[in-house]
Amino acid sequence: MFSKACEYGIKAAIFIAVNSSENNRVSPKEISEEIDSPQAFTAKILQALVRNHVIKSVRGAHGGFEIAKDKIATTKLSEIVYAIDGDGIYKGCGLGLHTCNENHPCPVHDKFKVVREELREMLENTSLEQLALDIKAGVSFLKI
Amino acid sequence: MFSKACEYGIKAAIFIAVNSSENNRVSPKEISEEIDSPQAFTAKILQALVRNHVIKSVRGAHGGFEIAKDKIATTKLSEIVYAIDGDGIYKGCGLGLHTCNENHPCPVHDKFKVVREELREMLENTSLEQLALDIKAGVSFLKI
DNA sequence: TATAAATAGGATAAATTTATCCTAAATAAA
DNA sequence: TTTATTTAGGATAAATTTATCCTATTTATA
Repeated sequence: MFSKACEYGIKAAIFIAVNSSENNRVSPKEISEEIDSPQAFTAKILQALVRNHVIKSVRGAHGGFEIAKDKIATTKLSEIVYAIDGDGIYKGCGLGLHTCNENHPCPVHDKFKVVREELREMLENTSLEQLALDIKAGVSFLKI
Repeated sequence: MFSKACEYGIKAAIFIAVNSSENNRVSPKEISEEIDSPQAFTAKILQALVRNHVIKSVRGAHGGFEIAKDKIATTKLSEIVYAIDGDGIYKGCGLGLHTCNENHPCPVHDKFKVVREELREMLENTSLEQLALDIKAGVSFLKI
């Protein structure tokens, strides 16, 4: 469904949110250990999230990655996915047609629309805060 | 969502169904022209569909690919997807966790379940026949 | 039986995604 | 101001997916 990069990005963002809520900056090393991902590759993904203003980075000693506390509640999964995988999940034809719309639909156009709409809604209505709270409460997990 | 191979496979199967309903065998060349896909690569995908008994191939002169007429109505999209992409779309964690279930869920486990269930149902309830009829009626399209 | 027409399938190449490594730039603190 | 620490980012490699090419095998028919 999502690219590996996107999976890492989502998990990283959640881990950063958990830590930022406790005024704690984290490094790519900590992150990759905590979400079980390759460190250098994860660092690249973090760069993308910074460029897209999903998270903030602080360079130099005592630096690291963080999310502004008030941003944790307003940041939706959709923003993270968009920053890494783009809008291909919503936009674009399920069967790869160049042109696929109501007037010129691919064979699964209508049926796909329903599923994708559901996915879009889910991503747009799920905040980093909800996901981070579950991790803090120990009812969901970032690895294994 | 699906791999390129799977997109080609679905479109090829629909085109074969359309032709088989008119007692017409088709070649990889015709198929790839009609669905706008690379011919040799499409041929490989057709092999996979044959191995998985989704379609039938007839070798030699006057050969080609076909689907038994009575199979067109009973074949579901899910069988095609499974033959090419496997069951990764239903099974497997949305965030790539090795173990992800009710007792040890990833952060998006419950939310993802809903979307994937919807996708699964759609694929399992959509027959080749429905899709082929739309193509024949000219209300949906396999390319452009 | 020989020939032409088709699919099967192995080998290989190109493109993309995933992953690693190394150096540059920024920053806090000694 | 120097040093240690930390992210940024370019270059490169490995793995996977997508795509091509060539030959083997099968089959109808002349």
